[in-house]
Amino acid sequence: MAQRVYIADVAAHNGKEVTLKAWLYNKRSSGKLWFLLVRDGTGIIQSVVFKGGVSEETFQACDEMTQESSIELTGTVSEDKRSVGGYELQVSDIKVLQVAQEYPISPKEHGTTFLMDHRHLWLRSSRQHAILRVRHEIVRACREFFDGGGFTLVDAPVFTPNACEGTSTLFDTDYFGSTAYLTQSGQLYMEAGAMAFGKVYCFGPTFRAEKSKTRRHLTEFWMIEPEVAYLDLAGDMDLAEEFVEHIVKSVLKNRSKELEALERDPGLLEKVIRPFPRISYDEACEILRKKDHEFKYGGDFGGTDETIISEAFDKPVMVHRYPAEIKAFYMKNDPDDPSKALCVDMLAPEGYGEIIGGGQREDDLAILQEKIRKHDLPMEAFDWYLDLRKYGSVPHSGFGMGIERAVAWICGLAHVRETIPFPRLMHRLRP
RNA sequence: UCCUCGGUAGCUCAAUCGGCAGUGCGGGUGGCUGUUAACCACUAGGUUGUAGGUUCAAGUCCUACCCGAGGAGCCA
Repeated sequence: MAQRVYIADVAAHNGKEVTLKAWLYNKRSSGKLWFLLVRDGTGIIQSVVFKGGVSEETFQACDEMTQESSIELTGTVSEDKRSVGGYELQVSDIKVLQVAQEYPISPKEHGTTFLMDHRHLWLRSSRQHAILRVRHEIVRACREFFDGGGFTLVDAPVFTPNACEGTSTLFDTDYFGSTAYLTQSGQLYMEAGAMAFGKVYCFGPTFRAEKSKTRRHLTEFWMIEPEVAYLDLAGDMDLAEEFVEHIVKSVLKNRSKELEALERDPGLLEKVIRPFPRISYDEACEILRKKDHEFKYGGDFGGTDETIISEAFDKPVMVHRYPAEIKAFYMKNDPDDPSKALCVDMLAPEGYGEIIGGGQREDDLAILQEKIRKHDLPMEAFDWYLDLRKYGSVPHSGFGMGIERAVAWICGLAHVRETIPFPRLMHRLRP
């Protein structure tokens, strides 16, 4: 009985007889022989079937096999330069588990809508494999960074009782007769975690009901959010740049084949080395002004503004100290200029926009209460949050990074929808 | 919510001034002993998003609606 191996490992079995459990990716015939391209999730290999080298039934079966038919192939691994992977399988026997029905995704071109409708099948394509393996590496590297840095994983709830930044962007659900919202950030809970453990992070899905239709938006996306006690804004920026550098280095080291498959120039990613430029909001506005770009001072940056600012640098840029007015209530004001907030956004290069948002939190009880009032938020909803400022309040900071935007940037993709296995968009809830 | 563009065979797209509904891929049949999204020959496949209107004649022009894509705002 031949040993069952995965396609990724065939090189170690050169000259030996093995069995592959796979699916048919594509096939070509040339009279008395068949070339079967098969995949098993770990790779693709060309298998050669000669008439006379197999039984009459097996040779006939090659003719009847359709794309994505499930098959077990037994044969000898041989090194061959004519084959794309450098190795091929000289087939001696094939067991067909199922002849697949006519498969909708052909090796030729398709439109995005069609492919998204068949996302459950599209995942079998090599390009999607490359993207999702980079995503996996990014997630692994994120966890590695925090786990190795003394952080404790303190995951935040998905159901939340109240809106902390207005209800228009929240999904609501019936929760035994009252309303629960799907979380749009775990941050407030991370602040509680930081006061308990010092350094914490959470990683999970978050939800935004914004009616956004752009290449950078999903209604459900994954965010990793660290929060650290006794950390100021400068320390927060140190942490963010060390974190992003680690992720990019990990992908370059462990997923170079995938980047190559995606035709992503690694040279651009190799420039992502600390320190990253740090500019204030005012300095960012100056960049926009020098480029003769129309922008109203005091407002938040739009997608185009972010692109222009990030194009001034060849690595991620951190923009800090935005006007306090346009930032959330929990941001601490800059003691040197109370009109500014101690916050930071990290903008990815090449126009990929904001991948990180964070900053130092307001730690004074009275000021925080005043801000909640100013933002017209219900004080009673924040009773537990205000407790954190009553019992040993300390300066603390944190940030959140959207995984999908980071994947889109590192892979060089035009849209975030391919960075998550089953994207949720304003007009897409299926499959 | 607003702006722009689009909807024709399973898929990808054509169809000139309003004048016979077409190609490539995929499917089917046949051929080929080294193919690389193989190739060659033949073949089947259509309520042109929906409803109405103009016209001798509508995929094409007009009106309304539905669906989708890109962008704005907002955000990670």
